Amino acid sequence: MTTKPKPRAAPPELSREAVVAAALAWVDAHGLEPFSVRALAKSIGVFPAAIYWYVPSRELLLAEVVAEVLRGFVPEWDGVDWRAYVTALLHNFRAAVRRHPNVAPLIGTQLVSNTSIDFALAERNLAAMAVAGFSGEALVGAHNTLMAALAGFTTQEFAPVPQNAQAWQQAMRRRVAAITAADYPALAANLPSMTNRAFVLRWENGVAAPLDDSFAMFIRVVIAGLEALAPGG
Amino acid sequence: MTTKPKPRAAPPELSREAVVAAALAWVDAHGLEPFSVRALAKSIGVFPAAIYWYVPSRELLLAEVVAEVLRGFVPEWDGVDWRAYVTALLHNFRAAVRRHPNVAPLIGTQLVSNTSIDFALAERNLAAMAVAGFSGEALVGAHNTLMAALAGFTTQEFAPVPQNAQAWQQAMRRRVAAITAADYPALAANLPSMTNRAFVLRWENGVAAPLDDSFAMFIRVVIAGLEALAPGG
DNA sequence: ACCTGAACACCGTTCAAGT
DNA sequence: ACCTGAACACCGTTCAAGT
Repeated sequence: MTTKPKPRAAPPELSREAVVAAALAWVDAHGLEPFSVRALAKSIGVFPAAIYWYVPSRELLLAEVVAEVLRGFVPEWDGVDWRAYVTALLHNFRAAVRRHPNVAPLIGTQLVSNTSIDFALAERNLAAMAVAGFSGEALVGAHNTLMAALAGFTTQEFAPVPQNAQAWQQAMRRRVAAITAADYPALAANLPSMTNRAFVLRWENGVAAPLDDSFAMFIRVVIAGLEALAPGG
Repeated sequence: MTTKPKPRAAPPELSREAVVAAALAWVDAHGLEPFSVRALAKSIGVFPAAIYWYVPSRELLLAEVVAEVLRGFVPEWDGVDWRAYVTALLHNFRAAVRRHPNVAPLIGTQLVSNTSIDFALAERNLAAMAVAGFSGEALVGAHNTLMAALAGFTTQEFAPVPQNAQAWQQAMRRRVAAITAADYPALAANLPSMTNRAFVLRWENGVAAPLDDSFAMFIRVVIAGLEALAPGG
């Protein structure tokens, strides 16, 4: 695994931010699954226990990594155009995950518990949905709908392909190519436009095969649905 | 951890299905994070290496567990009522996860790579969306939209609360209670209906605090949005 | 065919000890 | 205050050996 001669990067000059940044860089470079505190320590040039001076556990370290990836993604709310807000919200989130796709598996989970900027997210969601015409219980539902929309598309689009990419991709290609009209008539009729471009029928994730058009349509569905349900029109 | 006298359950009588079932039972009982092949082996009354006779790796074992949880959730497609299909699809998925909430963190990821019944899911999605009026590229987008809707709400609703439930819940309660109109006007104005009932503002997940009303509204948004975008009306 | 028993190369985390 | 060095109690997985 380690091929470099280990330059022992100058004086460590550690800090909590530096540890989080190094962890994110490590995951970007090598993936989430093989990440370990020990491997991170080695990449920094320090003993494993040194990490624990700045961070209480592996789990909280990764929570900070997620917070770093998502920092600043919530768009400004201008008090007027809720459609522009929703569009920017979903686009910014996707752009953030796209910059660091290896952390995608953590994000669905961590959205629940990240305690940093999240109140600002809820605040702007409510403000925007209130302008859209929602109030009371429906306002809660509109906020939860936005949160579901946030996570639903992007986390699946960038979900990692199985470990043994080689064999799995081959098998998936074959299975898709072997679809027949007898077994799956609708699939067979739409195979060219679906192959490697639809959830369930693809062997690459959003890094190699982004689903830009589907994502744009997804946003339009969410906005049109909210328009239809908003009491004030 | 182990308090029981270890009854050494009769003759093992192992099989692939039995191993998967035992793994699911273990995760249901003790959670996903502390799950290990060794702990599973102990609960079955067998040496760890015995597991590997039936299953190639921990990762594939967990993929089978997910498949077991989701088995049969795709509703029948009657060829007519696409709104009933979408409603049943989302409800069935949520019901399945609700029965085994501890596996929720795996599902967003595994939806991509589970190779079992998934083609049937895509087939019925396409058939239903075709009846809704979509075709060509928009049909792909409609299918991807359904998949995003599937995962978005439920996986967040049942995402596990942090390990140290005690301290985290306390801290979350306090932070929510401390919200002021000066910092978060919209939140402050809607605090009673949002507290512990909205993503980002809750300290219990869907097991203790299900979001039935919001989920119903989410489904209506998705269906209304698809109606609005469908060419044929 | 199916499982044991032992081993290998790892983990996260704690803690006394150094500076 | 910050890091070393060693240790503890685990992991997933492999493999020869038994039956």
